[in-house]
Amino acid sequence: MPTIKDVAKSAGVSPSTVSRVINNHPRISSETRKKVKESMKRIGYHPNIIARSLVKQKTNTLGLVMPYSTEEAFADPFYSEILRGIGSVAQDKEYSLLLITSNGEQEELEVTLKAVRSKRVDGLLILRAKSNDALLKELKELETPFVVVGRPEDEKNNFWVNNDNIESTKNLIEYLIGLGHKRIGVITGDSEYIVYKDRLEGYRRALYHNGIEYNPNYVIQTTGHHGLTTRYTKELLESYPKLTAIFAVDDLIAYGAILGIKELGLKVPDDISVVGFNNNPLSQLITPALTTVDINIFELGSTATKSLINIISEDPKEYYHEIVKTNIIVRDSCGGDKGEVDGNGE
Amino acid sequence: MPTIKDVAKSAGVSPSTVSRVINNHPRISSETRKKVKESMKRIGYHPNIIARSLVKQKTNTLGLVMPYSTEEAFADPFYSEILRGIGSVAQDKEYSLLLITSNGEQEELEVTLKAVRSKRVDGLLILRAKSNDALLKELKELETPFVVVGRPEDEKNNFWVNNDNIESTKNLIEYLIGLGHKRIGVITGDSEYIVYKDRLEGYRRALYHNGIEYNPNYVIQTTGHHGLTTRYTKELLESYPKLTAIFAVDDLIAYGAILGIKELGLKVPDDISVVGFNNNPLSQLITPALTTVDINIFELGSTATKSLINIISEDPKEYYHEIVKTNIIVRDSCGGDKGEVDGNGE
DNA sequence: GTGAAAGCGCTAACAA
DNA sequence: TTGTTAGCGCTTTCAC
Repeated sequence: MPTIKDVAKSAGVSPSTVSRVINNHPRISSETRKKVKESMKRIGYHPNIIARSLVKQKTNTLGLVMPYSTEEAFADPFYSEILRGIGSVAQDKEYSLLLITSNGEQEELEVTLKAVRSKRVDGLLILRAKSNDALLKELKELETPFVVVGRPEDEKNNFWVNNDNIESTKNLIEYLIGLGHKRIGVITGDSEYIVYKDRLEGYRRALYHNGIEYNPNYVIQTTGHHGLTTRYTKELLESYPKLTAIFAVDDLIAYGAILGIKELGLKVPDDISVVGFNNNPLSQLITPALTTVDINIFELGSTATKSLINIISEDPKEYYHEIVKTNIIVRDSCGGDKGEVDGNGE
Repeated sequence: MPTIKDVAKSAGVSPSTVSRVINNHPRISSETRKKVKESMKRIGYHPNIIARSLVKQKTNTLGLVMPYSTEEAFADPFYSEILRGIGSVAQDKEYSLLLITSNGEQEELEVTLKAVRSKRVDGLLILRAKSNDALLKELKELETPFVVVGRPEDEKNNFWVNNDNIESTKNLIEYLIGLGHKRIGVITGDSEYIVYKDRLEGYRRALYHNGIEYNPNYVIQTTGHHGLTTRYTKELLESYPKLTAIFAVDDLIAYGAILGIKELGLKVPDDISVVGFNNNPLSQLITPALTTVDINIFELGSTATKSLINIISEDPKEYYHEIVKTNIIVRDSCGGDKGEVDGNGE
């Protein structure tokens, strides 16, 4: 493989001149530029990025910290989609993407810190926000630029990009309340993840603002394992048969819930209304099509990436965050409360 | 950030000795080794991978060529899952993963070749097999190690890992035939992708081996856009109401097909049986739960990665490929042929 | 077993 | 506008 020296020789100039041509240095005669470019083409030269990274002390690479996860969590197309968003701007800004995967909290920490310390990446995108996150603390000590997709606990002292999960959920639940629902069950996920905390908070606020008392027994925490979701939903509905609606904090959880409802011999939306969250592309294909919230995953990814690149290059003095808007997608999984109050079938 | 020189100074040895310690060189006294390791820890030294890559002419990085894709194709958890498989062995063998994304054939080619020429990666994992693939040709010229996940056209002259799609599909269709089905519609995907070609071939072979004539009108090609899948399925069934089963080449396509069947007022599996492929985790959650083929995506990824690393380090003289086994997962979406022949409800 | 020196391929002062 | 030189942080002969 030819190096910059070979080009220099072949073009009859010095290596530094070749370097200047590569880097579009302004003070170079168009004649030399042309000559050099021809030589590069002729001998098939391509700059060695590794060498450049070494001298520039910059890799032009972004690390993507993927959540370590069970099989099922990974089945979530969320990650494919956010990768698209990230990839599109990284491509555009000439950044490469280093995928950082792991099989648990400890490994994630080790592997991520290693990538930073060994200077493999210029910055990191953390694709989740957790409570009590040791990774963020370590990263701050290393003074690595990073942005969190999600709302970190210490929201004032981090860069992050997120939806307004509290407000979005509040709106979603108020849609349900507007339909006449008052006893709304919740199937939520691991409360270690702040996204689920926030969605639960949005649920509570919606109830509060509408004078409905919050009943913690209506809230079930599941583990992301679909089979369990189905079972828990059935148990919930058996214990509280007066529930007229279920709010699942994620569409995938909603799928399991719907299955549970069906297994009880109940119908969605006639007997029970169901809403999900995230607008999984499959949600329009299931029966009934699921009412959910579109969180604009692609934009979450692209915005976070733009931010990170900005932070790397500008080193802003103040932390900031960005909110990506959401939209309720009303489909067929909700009906009015046709419970005991009016009981009129259609 | 401390360098190898700082460690050397602090430990009172030469940089080369430190390097030897880092690389577990055998001929080093355990005393010096200990001394050096202590110094490294004390001053917080971590080797700079970029510098090492430059001198070793090896990055220990694998490039992952993701299919450029529309939103919907990306919604496929296939990619999340294969990333898990790849990540797990890469992690284990101390390789990093560079994600290569693009928005079209041309960009994919450019971006991938750039990663190779600029020496960013030691090898590539190509996550799809297409007909007439310009990328593979270029890659061979560059003599980059790569392995294809899928069956490349020129199967004798490439490294690849795949399921036996022909045989697996044949088995699946024979399961349907065993249930009494003779007129089986097919909803397939872009025939540019060899996986779909192979599955169609498996379908044909199953018919042939069972003395059933192949009717090309029963085969519909769709584009991956779910809405269209639904529509095409309806059109197919309206044109050929005698079809008693539908074979969708991918579970995602099956979901669209089932929706179309429902919209026609028909029932799965009572009126029409449906089978899919890939065992998408959601397939157990839909109603009816979908009969499909588990292709062991994780293993596809891990096997391909092991192969690639082997090729990089061993430079084998002969091309080879590996087949990952599949399993039919029988669920609730198929019934016996209850069409005009016997017509007995249950 | 350890050190000195050269060099991986590139960029960036500093000169000219 | 261009060339010379030094050096990014590491590994690797070659001596000793």
